[in-house]
Amino acid sequence: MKREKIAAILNAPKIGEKVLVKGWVRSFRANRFISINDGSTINNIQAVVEFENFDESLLKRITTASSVAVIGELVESQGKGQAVEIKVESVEIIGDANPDDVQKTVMQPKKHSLEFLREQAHLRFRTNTVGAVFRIRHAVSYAIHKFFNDEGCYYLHTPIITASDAEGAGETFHVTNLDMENLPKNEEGNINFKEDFFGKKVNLTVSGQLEAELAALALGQVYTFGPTFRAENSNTSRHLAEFWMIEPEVAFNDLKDNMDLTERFLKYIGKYILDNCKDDLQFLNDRDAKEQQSKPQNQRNELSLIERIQFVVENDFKRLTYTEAIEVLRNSKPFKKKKFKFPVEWGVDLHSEHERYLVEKEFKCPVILTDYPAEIKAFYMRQNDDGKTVAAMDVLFPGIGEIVGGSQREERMDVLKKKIADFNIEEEELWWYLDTRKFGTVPHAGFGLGFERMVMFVTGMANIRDVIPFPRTPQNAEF
RNA sequence: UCUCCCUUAGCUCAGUUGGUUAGAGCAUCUGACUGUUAAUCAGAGGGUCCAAGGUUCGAGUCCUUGAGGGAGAGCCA
Repeated sequence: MKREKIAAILNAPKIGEKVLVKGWVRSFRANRFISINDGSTINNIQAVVEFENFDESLLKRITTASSVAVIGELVESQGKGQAVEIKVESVEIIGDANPDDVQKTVMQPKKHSLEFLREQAHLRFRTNTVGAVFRIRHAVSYAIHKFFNDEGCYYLHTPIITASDAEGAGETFHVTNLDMENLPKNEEGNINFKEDFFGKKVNLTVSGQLEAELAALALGQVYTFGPTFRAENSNTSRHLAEFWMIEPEVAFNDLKDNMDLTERFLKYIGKYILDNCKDDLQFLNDRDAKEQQSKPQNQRNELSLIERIQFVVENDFKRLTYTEAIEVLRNSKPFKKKKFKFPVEWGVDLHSEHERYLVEKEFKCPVILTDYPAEIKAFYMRQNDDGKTVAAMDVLFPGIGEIVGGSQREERMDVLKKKIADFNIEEEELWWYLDTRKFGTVPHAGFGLGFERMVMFVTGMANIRDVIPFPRTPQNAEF
């Protein structure tokens, strides 16, 4: 007999048919009702056993977390909590679960803190919340590939091991197979990387952007979607040492095209999740609502999770330049009352408190800030005609902060070479990058999206560690 | 890396001014019941009070240091 997924049965119940279901027991109530989940949906199916007709020793083994195979007729439920249920003809225990051991895990049938769940990352997939999060994480991932495929972008695999850290995006993890106990030294007494596997010092990638640019200047439009590694000692709910990043790069696009692409992209993901993850989203929505209730009134979100996603899908993002943002901030109440801890004047980078004010208080919608001072942005961003600013953009989301960072790239060889010199980068290291400006250079633009931050937004999770299966953070690489 | 907060039963937490044998809810176990919805009722078991040191007649409670976790900041996606 062929196993049927619970999602399929619940979506289109065929009353009267005999079905085989395999899954894990969530609860066994009144010695009669087995709640079974197989991961295909957040919903359980209820299997009803006439305990009078079954061996007591078999029923004893139907415990929370055990795995079972159940065969029976699909019937309309007599109870109220569900439309259909399985009238059990046979039960097979596939794998036992000792209740005394289960009691110590996140699978015991009760409410747990997310911190406790995190300590059992290997088992937390069995919970409703984490299960919903990872089904949605998959859907976001799929939506991204679908969006770019429909846009005509090619999925490009940029290297994970690279010698390039010229972007200065962050501290890198070194990759070596040298004997750490006995490092080879050169004549100056430094480590001799010529003896290392690649014959040079290499690290895990902090960004695939520079490589993506090379491909975009031939294939027209590409995107990367891969792991990214930063060895920064960041201890926040928004940072990981290993995270996933999406970096589209499009030839002939200017900054405005780039903003349009970003906005279309983010709205597409939101809409896809609203349309395709209803049950999981509803569960997380209700969970979020309860969470909001326990917070003090002034920290509560005015909108529910679903409303927040709808808002992003339906409303235009607010676009303004860095210079305009400085003006808005200098005219704001907190600035006049000296509530900001960091100074607000043209030329300084904006801090969290400023970004949050703009997004959460002033405009109350996603904000795209553009045209930042050249000094506070990376070397590859295109210099504007004013000579002071570059064609950069940051997309700020309520509650998440910076979710996208991007720019139009500097395509003019002379300007780019000068910037590289100004930033004290060795020109020889980037010869391959500069070559693209030598042979038919064109304007182009792209951006980077923090995948986990997007998943946080559509699931309502407040800590980034709860939206990646096995989080890597300072002092933590368990599992 | 900095600031603040937390660490007591399997989990979530209470524990008064430093004072007898450290409590509750849920979970687990045993029994009863059986169309339940995180079933219900009765009972039972379950503690290195994060670690080390100190103050004190006496420390879960006060002090010091350390470890782990959380929130915020910096950095960023």
